Amino acid sequence: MSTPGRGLHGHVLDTLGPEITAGEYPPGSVLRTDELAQRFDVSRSVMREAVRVLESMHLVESRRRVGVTVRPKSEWNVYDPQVIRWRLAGKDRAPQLRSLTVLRSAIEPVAAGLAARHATAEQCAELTQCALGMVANSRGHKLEQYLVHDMAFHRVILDASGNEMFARLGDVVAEVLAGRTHHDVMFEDPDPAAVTLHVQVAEAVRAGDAARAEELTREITVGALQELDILAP
Amino acid sequence: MSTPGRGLHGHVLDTLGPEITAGEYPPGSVLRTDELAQRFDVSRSVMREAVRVLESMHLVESRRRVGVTVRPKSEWNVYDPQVIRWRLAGKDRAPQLRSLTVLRSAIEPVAAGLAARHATAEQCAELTQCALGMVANSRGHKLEQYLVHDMAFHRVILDASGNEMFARLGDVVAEVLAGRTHHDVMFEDPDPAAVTLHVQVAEAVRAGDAARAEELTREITVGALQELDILAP
DNA sequence: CGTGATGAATAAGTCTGACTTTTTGTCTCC
DNA sequence: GGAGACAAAAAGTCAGACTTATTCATCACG
Repeated sequence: MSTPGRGLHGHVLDTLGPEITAGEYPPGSVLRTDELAQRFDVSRSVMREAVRVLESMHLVESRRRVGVTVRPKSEWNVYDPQVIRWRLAGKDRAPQLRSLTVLRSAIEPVAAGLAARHATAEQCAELTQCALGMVANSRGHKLEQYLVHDMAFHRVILDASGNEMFARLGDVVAEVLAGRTHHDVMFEDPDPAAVTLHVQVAEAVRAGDAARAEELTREITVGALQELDILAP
Repeated sequence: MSTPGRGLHGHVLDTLGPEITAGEYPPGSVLRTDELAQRFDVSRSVMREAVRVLESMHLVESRRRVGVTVRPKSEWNVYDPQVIRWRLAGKDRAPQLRSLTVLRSAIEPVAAGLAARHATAEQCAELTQCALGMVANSRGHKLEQYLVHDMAFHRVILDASGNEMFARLGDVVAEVLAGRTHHDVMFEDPDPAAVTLHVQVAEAVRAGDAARAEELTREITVGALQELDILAP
């Protein structure tokens, strides 16, 4: 996605990263730099750079005389967008989607409340635009177009919150929404109630009604959680 | 902190990382690998590994014929524990502490609610232990001991939530609490009301009362926010 | 027997230098 | 003034030699 062909070490990461995050090597497994270099047909220097990146994600640990050992999942930098993408593409896609949706349910209502206080006029306009776009594409199997506006809507909310930690979750939320549309859930048109809620959130933010924006957004995320529960109770 | 002496490239990161996150190089600044290698007196290979790590944190971008360009703050991986540590040690320590506290106020109440549902008997016991430890050290300038139990308390809550995304914020919250004790705020003994709240949260979790655990934790985080507001309104 | 020191094997870490590739800026030439 | 060719610059890649820390096994000593 982001920058596919950023060098040989990137290509190595594109296959080794998903393998590790998919759990193909149990925690404590030992990889050797030389072997990996051979396997991917790259020089040791390139392989070392790739290992350094995996190490900075806390996926592996490199120790002298031992090798490159895979760390337990509990130590991974699970907020790293790259790690999130790898995991969403792999086997624990479902549990990952669940935990991210729970994260959303905690973050987004608070973010919406802050947005109601801090959003600029421009952001309010953009928000309304997005909500209208969702309404316009809520019927007639226009899921792709709907998704575009849905992702934009939540990104604006997170940005407008004025909190950088929230803002940086825009990509994650977008990924979750995209995953929902393209996979498990959402076979038909989106829930009309959810669409209405988005419009109301946009209104509340414009009106500066923090409590209402927060509560409405909470309803949206509760709905998202219920969708998952229906699928896998 | 974590692993200080993990090689030459680590030493380079220890000084270059903080420099970048402190904003010493404005976005778009260009660094050259060779110059950096000279400056830190390391070989190009070591320098390249360090750059790869910075690149994986989205602090810089390396492009041929151009050099290593510093990315704008809005693109940094601000959830990377290393980045958080660098920023907390640097100039935007105060705003960073604010945004992290807001993050806490969103996450922790939800985490406490989940903990009330999912916590094991062992975790409940540990939680009570921590709360008692806080009570025991809440008077008489035992701030350090108080802090230890406070950090442990919140870590248990996040772990017991059963959500890996929440669990991985344990280190961050610990860092925020430590920062609060060792710097700006907290000159005297902790607020007795806050101590009581912690005890009550432990009780609510043990009783499986999710709504109460959530609400009580919300009061705790609101208190933390107010502390910051008093200091810098 | 256990225990601690010695030493050899191993794999990561480091350095150097040569070469390749991509990109950019410039300089023509029309 | 624009299009295309050319040259320079910096990252990217590779191969090989060397260094260093760590582990494990062996052996001597209590």
